[in-house]
Amino acid sequence: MSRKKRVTSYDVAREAGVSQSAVSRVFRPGFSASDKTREKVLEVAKRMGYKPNAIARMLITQQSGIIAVIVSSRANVNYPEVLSQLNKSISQRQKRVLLFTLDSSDDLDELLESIWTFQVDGVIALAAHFEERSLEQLAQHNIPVVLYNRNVPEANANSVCCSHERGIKQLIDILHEGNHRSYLIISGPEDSDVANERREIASQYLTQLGYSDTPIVYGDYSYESGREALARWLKNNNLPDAVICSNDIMAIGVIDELRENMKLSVPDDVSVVGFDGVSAASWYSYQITTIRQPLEQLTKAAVDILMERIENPDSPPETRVLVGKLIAGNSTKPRG
Amino acid sequence: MSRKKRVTSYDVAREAGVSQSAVSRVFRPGFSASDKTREKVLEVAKRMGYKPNAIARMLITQQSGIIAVIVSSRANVNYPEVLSQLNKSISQRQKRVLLFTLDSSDDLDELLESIWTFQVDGVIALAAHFEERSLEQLAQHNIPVVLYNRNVPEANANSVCCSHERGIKQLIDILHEGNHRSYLIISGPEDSDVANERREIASQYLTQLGYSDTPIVYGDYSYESGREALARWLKNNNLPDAVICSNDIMAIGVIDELRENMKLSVPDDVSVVGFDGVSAASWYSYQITTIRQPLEQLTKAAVDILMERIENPDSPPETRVLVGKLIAGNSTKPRG
DNA sequence: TATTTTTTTGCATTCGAAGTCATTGTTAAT
DNA sequence: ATTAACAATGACTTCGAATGCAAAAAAATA
Repeated sequence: MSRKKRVTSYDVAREAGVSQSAVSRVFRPGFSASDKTREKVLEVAKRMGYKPNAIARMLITQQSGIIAVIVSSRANVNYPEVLSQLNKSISQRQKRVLLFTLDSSDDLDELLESIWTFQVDGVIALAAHFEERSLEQLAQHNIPVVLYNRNVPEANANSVCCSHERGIKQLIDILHEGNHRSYLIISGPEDSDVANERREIASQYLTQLGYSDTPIVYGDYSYESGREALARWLKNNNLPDAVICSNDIMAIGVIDELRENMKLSVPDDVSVVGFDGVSAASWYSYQITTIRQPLEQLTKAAVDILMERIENPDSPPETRVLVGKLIAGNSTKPRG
Repeated sequence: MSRKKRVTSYDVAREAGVSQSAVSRVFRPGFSASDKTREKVLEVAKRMGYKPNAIARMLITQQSGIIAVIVSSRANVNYPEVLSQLNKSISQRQKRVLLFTLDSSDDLDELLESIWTFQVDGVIALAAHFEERSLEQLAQHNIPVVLYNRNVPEANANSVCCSHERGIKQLIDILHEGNHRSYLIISGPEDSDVANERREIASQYLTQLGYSDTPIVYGDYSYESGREALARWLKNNNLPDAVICSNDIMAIGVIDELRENMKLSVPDDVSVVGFDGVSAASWYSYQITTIRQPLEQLTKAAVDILMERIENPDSPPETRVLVGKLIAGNSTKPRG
């Protein structure tokens, strides 16, 4: 009931015997005020429990200090972790993260409108599927965007990503040099850009090495889908020498399916590789050969690029590609 | 350069030949305007690309439509998942999530000030350590709070949590009835309230069953810490019949340590139980006996309670305790 | 048709801090 | 002492939408 009325800069000004402008200046870094008033104002402000109202400040400065982070609901398993890191990194720069989830791609326009109404300083999109049109929409409003793990080379967009090409080729090289002669690709869902990219790279590189028409089955990045995808394939087909999975979690599913239901050994009977380098990949029971995404560097790069565009809106678009680290595990071994 | 100027309600008003108030009312649900003006305004607004400025609206209405979510950096492994769910649930109610991370407990005051500055409608705190004093601070500002998995019975706070007591007693009952006669507790970090609660419950219940002074070793919730904690213990002590871990991830670490370095079998040589019911707990290689937290129901309850307090600030404080589901896995089996 | 009731409407003000501009006070230079 | 240069200050306006109030218009009643 007795909703305590907010203490405003006017209240402090009156109490301290100065003008409202003076109070404002004291709380604005880089604005001048004599030591005497500064001291006085800070003292009174503290006593009265005054804090500048962020909303009012946003309105007048046209700067919210808010970064919108869009996470697609079809998000990769390790995005939650990325999100925490992003938040930490952004908080350290005195900005805040406003979260948005993107369910289906068709309400993206609406989402962007909504983002715009918050006057956010910038946007980081985690693997959401962005049309070029949407990017332009944000560009029109002068809102810088950084795409995370979403390379849109044709568009003039800022982006950071882990080099899927480099990583997958490294994994395949290991298998190829280890005399694996037949392959199966277990891809992530078809509506995931990352999954599509990883699958295409693998498929093409295998063709280049002389294994054309490598079979592909689809999962949804989950453990169960990895198991099912493999089981489905083996029902009517022979065991390949190696299984290339679009992520670690499906690779773990594949390994468990091979061990439990097929009574086969990994890596003795078949090699399995994953991608991402999630922590479970290194657990004793799996020890997957995989590519570890440099998550920290990726998020750092994303935030760095974004902040640069916020401070200097005319910086040209930049794409930063980081190379993941090959983890040579025990889920692969040379054949014959 | 040519920073497109924002379209304001005045612009729309002028173009549509009505007053600014009329435009405002058209965009405010539940306010009256004749069909004629409504139609006209909407048409013009659409044509000009007008959307009400959320910041200005917040300032005048004193309502931000923003929910602050505080995640402690010492967060339990499955909080990222909780966070996604919370965000989804809150978005569905047309509110937004503003993320805050809490590093050390001493800057909580500052964090709360900062939260207050944003005029958030409510706060959800994920397992952050909250003093009663902090809760009062928010209460003074009339900001409702819901604590997630943080039961503060003495304080007049809203909270939701999974019944650790019920869950842990169930797990211990299984072990006790399965003739396990010596125990080891592997607890989460001492600065985690949840870990402390789980440990205390286990310890006291074991005492009650006649196993006083059950040894306790500490980890930090991580896989490695589970392995290390067990290894450290076994260096100078005998193998217990059962190991009770504060979470699944440490239980997985314990199992791997037993298998890899001790060459022991789980559950033949020793039983292991966890807590949380994370997805990895059910993987073939582990199949941990554990308690699955009803995450979805918990987040739903948290959001429900919060929304209720926002709409009706005088609702009395409420604590909702949900019971987790026992998952009888293969990491335990009766002795002798 | 006259009158009452109800619905629409616009004017003016409000939210709270920031910034513009002109003025005053202070210090440095001549 | 006198001017120039500069720092500090307050009065006033701004950001953009919401809303109390009174006037106007429309609808309902007599």
